[in-house]
Amino acid sequence: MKMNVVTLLKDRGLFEDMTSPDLPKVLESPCTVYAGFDPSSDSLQAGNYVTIMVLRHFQRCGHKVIALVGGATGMIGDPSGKDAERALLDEETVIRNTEGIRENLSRFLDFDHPTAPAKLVNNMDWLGAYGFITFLRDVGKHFRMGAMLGRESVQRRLAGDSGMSYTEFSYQMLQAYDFLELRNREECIIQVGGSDQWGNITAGIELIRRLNGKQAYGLTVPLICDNQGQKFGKSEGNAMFLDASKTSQYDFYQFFLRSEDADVIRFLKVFTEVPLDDIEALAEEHGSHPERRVAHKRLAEEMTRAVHGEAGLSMAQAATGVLFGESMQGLKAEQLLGIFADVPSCELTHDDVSGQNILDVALRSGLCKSKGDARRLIQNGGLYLNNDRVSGVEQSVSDSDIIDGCLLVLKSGKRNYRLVRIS
RNA sequence: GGUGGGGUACUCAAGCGGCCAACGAGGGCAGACUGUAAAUCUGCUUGCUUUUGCAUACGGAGGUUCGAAUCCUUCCCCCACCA
Repeated sequence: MKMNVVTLLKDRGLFEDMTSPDLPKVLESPCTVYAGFDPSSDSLQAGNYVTIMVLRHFQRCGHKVIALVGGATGMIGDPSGKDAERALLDEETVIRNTEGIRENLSRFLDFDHPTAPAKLVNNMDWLGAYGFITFLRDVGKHFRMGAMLGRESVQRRLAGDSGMSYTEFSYQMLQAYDFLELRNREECIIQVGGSDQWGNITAGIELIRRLNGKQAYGLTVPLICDNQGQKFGKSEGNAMFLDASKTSQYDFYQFFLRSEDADVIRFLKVFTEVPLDDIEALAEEHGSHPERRVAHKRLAEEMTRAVHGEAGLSMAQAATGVLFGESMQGLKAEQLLGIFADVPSCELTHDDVSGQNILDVALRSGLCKSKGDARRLIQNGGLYLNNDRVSGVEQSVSDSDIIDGCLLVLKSGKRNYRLVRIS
């Protein structure tokens, strides 16, 4: 017999709250569940991955899952969890982002499942053409001001000093309506989301009850933070994207490999499908030999495989092996090219490089964003050419630095590599 | 529509005529120490040059002044209260 999905989520630290204690009982028979994804970027990030995992767990437990891309609501912006009004995205951007997210999601959910295939929907399909007057009459009528104003997300914004626009205030109606729509057309009775979605979810449940007299449920997932309380994977513009063109396999792998000790076991539970017993064993080994970093390696491995496939993983591992191992002396350009396949690279002409000052080369390669930036890096001793520390700003690149006449390897710090192909 | 308070670099937040490329904190980057961890310590954090400058920059546009983030005008935006 299958494990109840609620128990499973609890065990993995993926459960925060539910709207009714009856939910586990309801989930004993197959249900339809949905989660929404906001197209505020053209690629999902590691933070969204938690929600994807939850849907996967539901699917594994025999439930039907729907991933909703907020093509329409993305035009408005969800105020939940934000303390300032969000800049509106133009329609074109939202459409492009919606497509990107659609692509991302399709990699993680099973759309060909024999009994319960996943489904992807876009709320633009029903909200896009909904007239304002009609919407107010049909839907708005069922929302009470008191309840809307009482929402935590609204209250916090009103209490703060940035206030809130009517547009964002209306957001909760739209998401509530999504739930209603899915309840009607897909028999979807459960919505899952991050804990910041509680208000939006309950708004939907209430709307369904008022309009259809039917029961619906909500389940929330804790927001995943690192042990510093920072929102996961978003440490200042360093978001880990689930898209190789935005975050290379190598960087992705490295990100998880470098997780803090205090986080790694929890991350394994939350982000991967490694059985809990195995995680327990990893925790033990990590406890006695932290320097071996077995848990870190497993985490990075599982994540990279899930997101970038077996090929992506082996590339990332190969690169890691070389880059953190011995020097690169004696390696041929061809070998290096293979190893560095997914390390960010650029192409420069021979004249751009040969005889040029190292500052200019660092700048042209895109490793540094300005000459001043490059200069600082070198003065701090943080720039490496072919894994040898650059001694000073006067150093220049000579032909003998160019490996096999076609390759340079630049590095900033311990781990930010940049490959320069010479044409 | 009225009154009052605001808009400063990635974020928060000082500055309120020259000493301001702008205190401080956080974040980020780099160095040392380590286990590609944490904690700690150090340096950097607009661009170009070099260490002396130059150009941009304190919501937008004008103005006053030898000189403005700082004063004035006007516009835009945000907040609170009143209508």
